[in-house]
Amino acid sequence: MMREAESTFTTFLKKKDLKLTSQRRTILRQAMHDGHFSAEKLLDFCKKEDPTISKATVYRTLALLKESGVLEEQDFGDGRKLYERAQGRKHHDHFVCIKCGKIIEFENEPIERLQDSEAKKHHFKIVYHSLKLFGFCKSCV
Amino acid sequence: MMREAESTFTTFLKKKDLKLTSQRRTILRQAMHDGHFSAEKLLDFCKKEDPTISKATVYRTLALLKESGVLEEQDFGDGRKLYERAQGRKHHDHFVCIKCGKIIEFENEPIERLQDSEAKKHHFKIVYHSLKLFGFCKSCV
DNA sequence: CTTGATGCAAAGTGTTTGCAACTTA
DNA sequence: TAAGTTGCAAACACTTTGCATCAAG
Repeated sequence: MMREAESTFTTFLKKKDLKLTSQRRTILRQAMHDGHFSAEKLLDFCKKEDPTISKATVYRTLALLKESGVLEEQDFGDGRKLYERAQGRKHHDHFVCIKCGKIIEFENEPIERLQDSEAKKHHFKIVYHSLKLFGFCKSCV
Repeated sequence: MMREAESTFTTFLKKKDLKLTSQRRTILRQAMHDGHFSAEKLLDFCKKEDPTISKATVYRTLALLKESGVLEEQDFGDGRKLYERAQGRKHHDHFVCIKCGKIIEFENEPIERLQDSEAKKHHFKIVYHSLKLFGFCKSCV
């Protein structure tokens, strides 16, 4: 999946006449971590590989990774944004534990279908959606 | 519905040994506007009624209105939070037009039921949820 | 060698907080 | 009159931007 993301990103950059720098390579590599991470966390990851990398570059590259479809941005309502790998993964939604903060992913086709038919009723064309179920996870109930 | 919100809020304050000030009265009154508004917008509304009211007080009161259940907070992902009346309204979710910014509300019982059964599968206890469908509205397609 | 990228620090956002003066119950 | 509330400005957390310098193509 590193390969896949790499080629997606490279193609994206080429198409927009942007350059593949060593910093962008580092950030892409570190963005392949599993799970959900913040911009700050990603900066930390990257600094281990290249201590001179800057916050500004991480933010700027994050925008490109998002635009190219390599990463997906998630907003869990606590103010900051989290990112997760999007490449070659099925769409999913999230449970968010309001006690321990754990994030659990799930897929539910029937829900998606109902969303589509609801959209049809309103003559609305869905581009993307976000469904978050907040509450207590198994270990926090 | 002003009456209903007023009594909910008054009761809430009393229970917590908090005081009903003229500023809180103003903010409650202005928070009854229809639709979705930001903290800043609410401050503007309030300033028309009482020009000396401060940003800090609006933010502090907004937290109380949320806690008391008079208002509901919505996060539409553009960084800031919007508020809407919650008193005596049925739960609903939102379409958000990514072109014109229009917000359309909808109710869909079957979706809620599927969420509950999904939660059961994961031994998760849902407290609240947020479903936002982003895309193009009828006039922006 | 041209155009875009980087690091830095400064500037923005939207929201929160410390504090002395002031109101409510 | 005790306890909570206010306005103000400063502090915050996160993100973005201007600019001179640097590197990719």
